[in-house]
Amino acid sequence: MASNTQAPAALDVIAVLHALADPVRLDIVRQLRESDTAIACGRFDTRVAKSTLSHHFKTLREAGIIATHRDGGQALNTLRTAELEASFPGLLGAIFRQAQP
Amino acid sequence: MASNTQAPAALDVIAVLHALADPVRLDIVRQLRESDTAIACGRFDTRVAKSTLSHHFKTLREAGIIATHRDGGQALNTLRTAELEASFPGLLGAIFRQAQP
DNA sequence: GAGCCTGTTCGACGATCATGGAACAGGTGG
DNA sequence: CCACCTGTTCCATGATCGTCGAACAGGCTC
Repeated sequence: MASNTQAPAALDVIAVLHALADPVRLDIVRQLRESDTAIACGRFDTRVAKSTLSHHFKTLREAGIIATHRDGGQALNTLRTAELEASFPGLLGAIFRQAQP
Repeated sequence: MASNTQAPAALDVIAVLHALADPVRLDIVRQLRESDTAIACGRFDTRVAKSTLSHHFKTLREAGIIATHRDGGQALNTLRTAELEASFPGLLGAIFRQAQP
């Protein structure tokens, strides 16, 4: 099944902040934000092992930040922008606005 | 000296998010936000020991989220709203907007 | 100066976490 | 069917973290 651990009923502030407070995970979210299409787990630019990546995806999924849709052999990840904006309007914008110098 | 560990030169996203991703610390920030005056360390409504509180203040200070000004016997804490808004405009607003039902 | 109040520092302990390798499970394609 | 490819699960390990009590350090006030 694709149901590793799916999104919670309501977004928890602590869980969301904790999920974003990691360099690898924040980078995953950044890449998802900068992409206009879903990204497969193996297509992310990271320097961590495959199993570590999978663990980070699980954390992001449990926090309700990303959604994973199984599509045949691969798993496509998308940002749950709508839910995120509904609970914490402008959060991702506030976090990534400082990126560009 | 009042210089326990003071604010960093520039705010680090990871440090800020990590500092906010704790129930006790987030509650401290919330109380500071809802107050219009500085609050002494001992005046916060928490259920943790004094030493634990001090440790949380240190974390918030090192992340650049709060500033502590020594005033005689006590230490007055304030939110570094200006610096926070400069680096991550709307971050605190996004986090606390979901508080009220 | 003797207390007292406020906040920090110092271990210490248990829990959580990030990480990686190996084994495993589905799906795809020869 | 037999290789691949993709992603998850299962330990295990080393690091970080939240928590507390006790000791310590300044500043006030009798």
